[in-house]
Amino acid sequence: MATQEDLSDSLENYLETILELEETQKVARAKEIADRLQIQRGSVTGGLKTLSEKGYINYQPYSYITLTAKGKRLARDIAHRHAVIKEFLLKVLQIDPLTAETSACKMEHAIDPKTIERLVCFIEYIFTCPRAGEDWIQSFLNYCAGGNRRQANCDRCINELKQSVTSS
Amino acid sequence: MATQEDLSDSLENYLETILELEETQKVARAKEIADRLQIQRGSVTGGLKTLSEKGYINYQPYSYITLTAKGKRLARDIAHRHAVIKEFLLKVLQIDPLTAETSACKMEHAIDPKTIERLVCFIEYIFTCPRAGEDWIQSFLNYCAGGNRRQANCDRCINELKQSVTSS
DNA sequence: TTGGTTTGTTAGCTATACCTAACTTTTTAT
DNA sequence: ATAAAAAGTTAGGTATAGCTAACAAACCAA
Repeated sequence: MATQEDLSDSLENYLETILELEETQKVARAKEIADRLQIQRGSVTGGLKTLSEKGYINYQPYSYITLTAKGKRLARDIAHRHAVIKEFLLKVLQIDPLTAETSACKMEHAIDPKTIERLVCFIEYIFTCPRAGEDWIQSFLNYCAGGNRRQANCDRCINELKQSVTSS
Repeated sequence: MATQEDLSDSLENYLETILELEETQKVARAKEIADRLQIQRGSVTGGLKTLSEKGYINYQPYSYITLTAKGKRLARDIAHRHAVIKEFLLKVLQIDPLTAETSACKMEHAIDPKTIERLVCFIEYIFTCPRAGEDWIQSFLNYCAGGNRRQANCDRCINELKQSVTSS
């Protein structure tokens, strides 16, 4: 019957992993979940029982695991949060892929749904608005490195921008 | 002697709260920590012992609590993470203050130091670079609401921008 | 100074989430 | 068909982080 509460970070990770496995392997096996989450086989069983009781997975002892409709919905939401955060870290903040992945894994459980959708929109905005875009992000990296904080370059930058916009 | 590991989310919250109390009340009292973290008085004692053992606070039963140098350093780091995330949520993504505060509280434990400093820089960049700035963020909100996704406005926007930059 | 209120601690309980080791079931290979 | 390997489960243990209720210390006020 599922307590109406949300899942713990740990159970969210199980669910996310099960989705990944379903998508690549058709079904999820406990061993694979354990391997991916870097925990022991024995630790997984309890989690699967809980997820099953709460109606997120179809689970029979000694059998394989599949997501219920409810489980798939939530798992996709978690995966979405993960993907959005990672994309922001990678494409906007230009964080290295390993750190981005690790951070996304942790932050996905802490972020609010409204914030995720705002972030989706923000990323889209950056790469759509001519005032921002790839080159603007590139300049951000320079700025970070202590590069051009001077007004001097700004006039030229905006002139070039104007040219490129009016000519497109 | 402090195990060289980091603190749990929970202990980080204690530390952060103690810093806040030190700054406003000179010293921290267990009752206040409990109130702020919305837990019971009795739950706090154990946390204080652990923080004391790990060398983050000066703690004597029945006495008030102060941060050690090490504790103050970490507490400030946590508070810094919190502040940066909140600022990003508020000023850039324009999330409402309540959600921003709540999310920052959770995300502060999940984010990488590198990422925090990159975020600091990003916020600064947005409000320094003439191509972004307040009005650009304002347009972002319109964009979110499904407003001007049309190229039509872009020419005018950049013209105005050029004017305002060259005349300053 | 003494007694009540507030604050802090302790003890014992719960739940989560992991561990290891022993055991069972399933699969696979001969 | 059967035995070994692989995968899954169970039982019992640890640590964290809360809870409540009973008790102890500190503080304040008459």
